Amino acid sequence: VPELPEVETVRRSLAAMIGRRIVAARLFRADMCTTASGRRARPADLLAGEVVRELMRRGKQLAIIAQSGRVLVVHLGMSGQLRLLKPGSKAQKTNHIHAVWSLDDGSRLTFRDPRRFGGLWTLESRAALEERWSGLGPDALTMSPRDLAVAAAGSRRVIKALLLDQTALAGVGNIYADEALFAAGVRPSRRADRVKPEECERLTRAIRRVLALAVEARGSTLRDYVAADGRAGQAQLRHAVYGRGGFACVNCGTVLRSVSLAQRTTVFCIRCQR
DNA sequence: CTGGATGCCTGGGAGC
DNA sequence: TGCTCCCAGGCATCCA
Repeated sequence: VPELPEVETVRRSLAAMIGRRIVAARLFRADMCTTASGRRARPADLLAGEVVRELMRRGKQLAIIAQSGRVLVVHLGMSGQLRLLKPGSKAQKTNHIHAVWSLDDGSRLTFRDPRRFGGLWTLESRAALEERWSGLGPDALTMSPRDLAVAAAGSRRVIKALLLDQTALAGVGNIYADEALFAAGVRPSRRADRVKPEECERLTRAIRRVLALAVEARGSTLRDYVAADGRAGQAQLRHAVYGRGGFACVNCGTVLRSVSLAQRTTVFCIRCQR
Protein backbone atom coordinates (compact mmCIF):
# COMPACT_ATOMS: atom_id res chain seq x y z
CA VAL A 1 0.00 0.00 0.00
CA PRO A 2 2.09 2.47 1.47
CA GLU A 3 3.88 5.03 -0.57
CA LEU A 4 4.45 8.56 0.68
CA PRO A 5 0.79 9.73 0.54
CA GLU A 6 -0.45 6.69 2.43
CA VAL A 7 2.25 6.94 5.10
CA GLU A 8 1.63 10.67 5.49
CA THR A 9 -2.09 9.95 5.88
CA VAL A 10 -1.34 7.34 8.52
CA ARG A 11 0.91 9.83 10.30
CA ARG A 12 -1.83 12.45 10.38
CA SER A 13 -4.44 9.94 11.50
CA LEU A 14 -2.26 9.06 14.50
CA ALA A 15 -2.22 12.63 15.83
CA ALA A 16 -4.35 11.71 18.84
CA MET A 17 -1.36 9.74 20.17
CA ILE A 18 0.64 12.90 20.76
CA GLY A 19 0.91 13.70 24.46
CA ARG A 20 -0.41 10.28 25.43
CA ARG A 21 1.61 7.88 27.53
CA ILE A 22 2.17 4.37 26.25
CA VAL A 23 1.40 2.22 29.28
CA ALA A 24 2.21 -1.17 27.76
CA ALA A 25 3.61 -2.68 24.59
CA ARG A 26 3.48 -6.25 23.35
CA LEU A 27 5.38 -7.78 20.48
CA PHE A 28 4.06 -11.09 19.16
CA ARG A 29 6.76 -11.75 16.58
CA ALA A 30 10.29 -10.93 17.61
CA ASP A 31 11.51 -10.97 14.00
CA MET A 32 9.28 -8.01 13.17
CA CYS A 33 11.32 -5.68 15.37
CA THR A 34 14.98 -4.85 15.00
CA THR A 35 16.87 -3.23 17.87
CA ALA A 36 20.06 -1.22 17.62
CA SER A 37 21.85 -3.74 19.80
CA GLY A 38 20.58 -6.76 17.92
CA ARG A 39 18.93 -8.27 20.99
CA ARG A 40 15.28 -9.13 21.29
CA ALA A 41 13.07 -6.06 21.75
CA ARG A 42 11.73 -5.42 25.24
CA PRO A 43 8.61 -3.39 26.01
CA ALA A 44 10.79 -0.39 26.87
CA ASP A 45 12.35 -0.55 23.39
CA LEU A 46 8.81 -0.33 22.03
CA LEU A 47 8.31 2.89 24.04
CA ALA A 48 6.38 1.35 26.92
CA GLY A 49 6.26 3.92 29.71
CA GLU A 50 7.08 6.79 27.36
CA VAL A 51 5.04 9.84 26.38
CA VAL A 52 4.64 10.41 22.63
CA ARG A 53 6.10 13.75 21.63
CA GLU A 54 6.00 13.77 17.86
CA LEU A 55 5.22 11.76 14.73
CA MET A 56 7.66 12.23 11.88
CA ARG A 57 7.88 10.89 8.35
CA ARG A 58 10.63 10.69 5.76
CA GLY A 59 9.69 9.06 2.48
CA LYS A 60 7.76 5.91 3.37
CA GLN A 61 9.13 5.65 6.90
CA LEU A 62 7.26 6.76 9.99
CA ALA A 63 8.91 7.59 13.31
CA ILE A 64 7.26 7.82 16.70
CA ILE A 65 9.36 10.12 18.87
CA ALA A 66 9.07 9.85 22.64
CA GLN A 67 9.72 12.70 25.04
CA SER A 68 12.83 10.91 26.25
CA GLY A 69 14.20 11.04 22.70
CA ARG A 70 13.77 7.32 22.14
CA VAL A 71 12.39 6.51 18.69
CA LEU A 72 10.34 3.75 17.12
CA VAL A 73 10.52 3.57 13.33
CA VAL A 74 7.66 1.89 11.48
CA HIS A 75 7.98 0.71 7.91
CA LEU A 76 4.75 -0.62 6.44
CA GLY A 77 6.25 -2.61 3.58
CA MET A 78 3.54 -3.85 1.22
CA SER A 79 0.73 -4.79 3.57
CA GLY A 80 1.50 -3.05 6.88
CA GLN A 81 -1.28 -1.28 8.75
CA LEU A 82 -1.29 0.83 11.89
CA ARG A 83 -4.69 1.20 13.53
CA LEU A 84 -5.51 3.44 16.46
CA LEU A 85 -8.51 1.92 18.19
CA LYS A 86 -10.68 3.87 20.57
CA PRO A 87 -11.38 2.39 24.01
CA GLY A 88 -13.67 -0.59 23.72
CA SER A 89 -13.58 -0.83 19.93
CA LYS A 90 -12.29 -3.99 18.33
CA ALA A 91 -10.19 -4.50 15.23
CA GLN A 92 -12.13 -6.32 12.54
CA LYS A 93 -9.12 -8.30 11.38
CA THR A 94 -7.05 -9.74 14.18
CA ASN A 95 -4.82 -12.16 12.29
CA HIS A 96 -1.27 -11.06 11.48
CA ILE A 97 -1.19 -8.47 14.26
CA HIS A 98 2.46 -8.38 15.33
CA ALA A 99 2.45 -5.66 17.97
CA VAL A 100 -0.01 -3.81 20.20
CA TRP A 101 0.48 -0.68 22.30
CA SER A 102 -1.89 0.42 25.07
CA LEU A 103 -2.22 4.15 25.68
CA ASP A 104 -3.17 5.93 28.88
CA ASP A 105 -6.55 7.04 27.49
CA GLY A 106 -7.59 3.44 26.91
CA SER A 107 -6.96 3.48 23.18
CA ARG A 108 -4.73 0.91 21.50
CA LEU A 109 -2.37 1.04 18.57
CA THR A 110 -1.99 -2.15 16.52
CA PHE A 111 0.56 -3.08 13.88
CA ARG A 112 -0.74 -5.64 11.41
CA ASP A 113 1.25 -6.88 8.42
CA PRO A 114 0.13 -10.09 6.67
CA ARG A 115 3.04 -10.25 4.23
CA ARG A 116 5.60 -9.20 6.81
CA PHE A 117 7.62 -7.09 4.40
CA GLY A 118 7.38 -4.22 6.87
CA GLY A 119 8.81 -3.95 10.35
CA LEU A 120 9.72 -1.96 13.42
CA TRP A 121 13.11 -0.52 14.36
CA THR A 122 13.94 0.80 17.79
CA LEU A 123 16.44 3.63 18.10
CA GLU A 124 18.00 5.19 21.17
CA SER A 125 17.91 8.81 20.08
CA ARG A 126 16.88 11.34 17.48
CA ALA A 127 20.51 11.41 16.42
CA ALA A 128 20.24 7.72 15.59
CA LEU A 129 17.12 8.51 13.57
CA GLU A 130 18.97 11.20 11.63
CA GLU A 131 21.71 8.70 11.00
CA ARG A 132 19.23 6.15 9.72
CA TRP A 133 17.44 8.67 7.55
CA SER A 134 20.68 10.05 6.14
CA GLY A 135 20.60 6.98 3.92
CA LEU A 136 17.40 8.23 2.29
CA GLY A 137 17.22 10.82 -0.45
CA PRO A 138 15.27 14.05 -0.02
CA ASP A 139 11.58 13.65 0.79
CA ALA A 140 9.74 13.55 -2.55
CA LEU A 141 6.99 15.89 -1.36
CA THR A 142 9.39 18.78 -0.83
CA MET A 143 12.41 17.95 -2.98
CA SER A 144 13.92 20.56 -5.30
CA PRO A 145 14.35 20.20 -9.08
CA ARG A 146 18.08 20.34 -8.50
CA ASP A 147 17.93 17.22 -6.32
CA LEU A 148 16.45 15.23 -9.16
CA ALA A 149 18.66 16.76 -11.84
CA VAL A 150 21.79 15.82 -9.88
CA ALA A 151 20.60 12.28 -9.24
CA ALA A 152 19.56 11.83 -12.88
CA ALA A 153 22.79 13.19 -14.32
CA GLY A 154 24.82 10.55 -12.56
CA SER A 155 22.67 7.57 -13.39
CA ARG A 156 22.53 5.34 -16.45
CA ARG A 157 19.42 3.51 -15.26
CA VAL A 158 15.99 4.12 -16.68
CA ILE A 159 14.31 7.13 -15.09
CA LYS A 160 11.57 5.08 -13.47
CA ALA A 161 14.14 2.95 -11.65
CA LEU A 162 15.69 6.15 -10.31
CA LEU A 163 12.33 7.41 -9.04
CA LEU A 164 11.85 4.12 -7.17
CA ASP A 165 15.31 4.33 -5.57
CA GLN A 166 14.77 5.56 -2.00
CA THR A 167 18.38 6.69 -1.74
CA ALA A 168 17.84 9.08 -4.67
CA LEU A 169 14.48 10.45 -3.49
CA ALA A 170 12.32 9.12 -0.70
CA GLY A 171 8.64 8.29 -0.91
CA VAL A 172 7.82 7.38 -4.51
CA GLY A 173 6.66 3.82 -5.23
CA ASN A 174 5.21 2.06 -8.22
CA ILE A 175 1.88 3.89 -8.35
CA TYR A 176 3.12 7.45 -8.05
CA ALA A 177 6.19 6.86 -10.22
CA ASP A 178 3.91 5.98 -13.14
CA GLU A 179 1.51 8.82 -12.33
CA ALA A 180 4.27 11.43 -12.07
CA LEU A 181 5.99 10.30 -15.28
CA PHE A 182 2.67 10.55 -17.08
CA ALA A 183 1.92 13.97 -15.62
CA ALA A 184 5.36 15.18 -16.73
CA GLY A 185 5.12 13.60 -20.19
CA VAL A 186 8.32 11.62 -19.66
CA ARG A 187 8.60 8.05 -20.87
CA PRO A 188 9.51 5.69 -17.99
CA SER A 189 12.14 3.88 -20.08
CA ARG A 190 14.23 6.99 -20.77
CA ARG A 191 17.79 6.75 -19.50
CA ALA A 192 18.03 9.00 -16.45
CA ASP A 193 21.16 10.80 -17.62
CA ARG A 194 19.43 11.69 -20.89
CA VAL A 195 16.50 13.39 -19.23
CA LYS A 196 17.15 17.09 -19.80
CA PRO A 197 17.34 19.55 -16.87
CA GLU A 198 14.09 21.22 -17.92
CA GLU A 199 12.44 17.82 -18.02
CA CYS A 200 13.79 17.07 -14.54
CA GLU A 201 12.21 20.31 -13.44
CA ARG A 202 8.87 19.31 -14.95
CA LEU A 203 9.18 15.86 -13.44
CA THR A 204 9.95 17.25 -9.99
CA ARG A 205 6.90 19.51 -10.14
CA ALA A 206 4.82 16.55 -11.32
CA ILE A 207 6.06 14.35 -8.47
CA ARG A 208 5.29 16.99 -5.89
CA ARG A 209 1.88 17.79 -7.38
CA VAL A 210 0.85 14.15 -7.77
CA LEU A 211 1.91 13.33 -4.20
CA ALA A 212 0.29 16.45 -2.72
CA LEU A 213 -3.01 15.69 -4.45
CA ALA A 214 -2.83 12.10 -3.25
CA VAL A 215 -2.23 13.27 0.33
CA GLU A 216 -5.29 15.53 0.00
CA ALA A 217 -7.27 12.47 -1.10
CA ARG A 218 -5.85 10.53 1.88
CA GLY A 219 -3.92 8.04 -0.23
CA SER A 220 -4.84 5.28 -2.66
CA THR A 221 -6.88 2.30 -1.54
CA LEU A 222 -6.43 -0.47 -4.09
CA ARG A 223 -7.42 -3.36 -1.88
CA ASP A 224 -6.91 -3.07 1.82
CA TYR A 225 -5.13 0.15 2.67
CA VAL A 226 -6.77 2.17 5.41
CA ALA A 227 -5.42 4.94 7.63
CA ALA A 228 -5.08 4.50 11.39
CA ASP A 229 -8.69 5.66 11.79
CA GLY A 230 -9.90 2.91 9.45
CA ARG A 231 -10.79 5.26 6.60
CA ALA A 232 -9.94 4.24 3.06
CA GLY A 233 -8.28 6.69 0.65
CA GLN A 234 -9.74 8.22 -2.49
CA ALA A 235 -6.61 8.95 -4.53
CA GLN A 236 -7.09 5.81 -6.64
CA LEU A 237 -9.99 7.62 -8.32
CA ARG A 238 -7.48 10.07 -9.79
CA HIS A 239 -5.07 7.53 -11.25
CA ALA A 240 -4.48 8.30 -14.92
CA VAL A 241 -2.23 5.35 -15.78
CA TYR A 242 -1.61 3.04 -12.82
CA GLY A 243 -3.74 -0.08 -13.23
CA ARG A 244 -5.10 1.20 -16.57
CA GLY A 245 -2.97 -0.72 -19.06
CA GLY A 246 -5.02 -1.57 -22.16
CA PHE A 247 -7.44 1.29 -21.51
CA ALA A 248 -7.57 4.65 -23.25
CA CYS A 249 -5.23 7.48 -22.27
CA VAL A 250 -7.22 10.20 -20.51
CA ASN A 251 -5.41 12.80 -22.63
CA CYS A 252 -5.37 11.43 -26.16
CA GLY A 253 -7.29 8.17 -26.19
CA THR A 254 -4.33 6.06 -27.25
CA VAL A 255 -4.36 2.60 -25.67
CA LEU A 256 -2.07 2.69 -22.64
CA ARG A 257 0.85 0.29 -22.82
CA SER A 258 1.83 -1.98 -19.94
CA VAL A 259 5.43 -3.22 -19.75
CA SER A 260 7.83 -4.51 -17.13
CA LEU A 261 10.49 -2.01 -16.08
CA ALA A 262 12.80 -2.29 -13.09
CA GLN A 263 10.93 -5.56 -12.31
CA ARG A 264 7.72 -3.62 -11.84
CA THR A 265 4.59 -3.34 -13.95
CA THR A 266 4.75 0.02 -15.70
CA VAL A 267 1.92 1.71 -17.57
CA PHE A 268 2.41 4.67 -19.87
CA CYS A 269 1.11 6.43 -22.99
CA ILE A 270 3.39 6.13 -26.01
CA ARG A 271 1.98 9.35 -27.42
CA CYS A 272 1.88 11.63 -24.38
CA GLN A 273 5.16 10.43 -22.88
CA ARG A 274 8.35 10.91 -24.90
C1' DC B 1 30.66 0.60 -8.99
C1' DT B 2 26.23 -0.33 -11.35
C1' DG B 3 22.04 -2.34 -12.18
C1' DG B 4 19.34 -6.50 -13.13
C1' DA B 5 17.37 -10.77 -11.14
C1' DT B 6 15.80 -13.32 -7.05
C1' DG B 7 13.64 -14.12 -2.79
C1' DC B 8 10.95 -12.94 1.09
C1' DC B 9 5.43 -13.53 2.61
C1' DT B 10 0.15 -13.88 2.38
C1' DG B 11 -4.12 -13.38 0.02
C1' DG B 12 -7.19 -12.31 -3.72
C1' DG B 13 -8.73 -13.06 -8.30
C1' DA B 14 -8.80 -15.59 -12.72
C1' DG B 15 -9.18 -19.74 -15.04
C1' DC B 16 -10.17 -24.55 -15.17
C1' DT C 1 -16.36 -25.98 -4.71
C1' DG C 2 -11.69 -26.45 -4.99
C1' DC C 3 -7.42 -26.46 -7.18
C1' DT C 4 -3.44 -24.01 -9.49
C1' DC C 5 -1.33 -20.08 -11.16
C1' DC C 6 -0.32 -15.35 -11.23
C1' DC C 7 -0.03 -11.00 -9.34
C1' DA C 8 0.41 -7.24 -5.79
C1' DG C 9 1.46 -0.76 -3.09
C1' DG C 10 8.65 -2.79 -0.96
C1' DC C 11 13.14 -3.82 -0.43
C1' DA C 12 17.55 -6.51 0.87
C1' DT C 13 20.69 -9.42 -1.20
C1' DC C 14 23.07 -11.80 -4.56
C1' DC C 15 25.31 -11.93 -8.90
C1' DA C 16 27.44 -10.37 -13.69
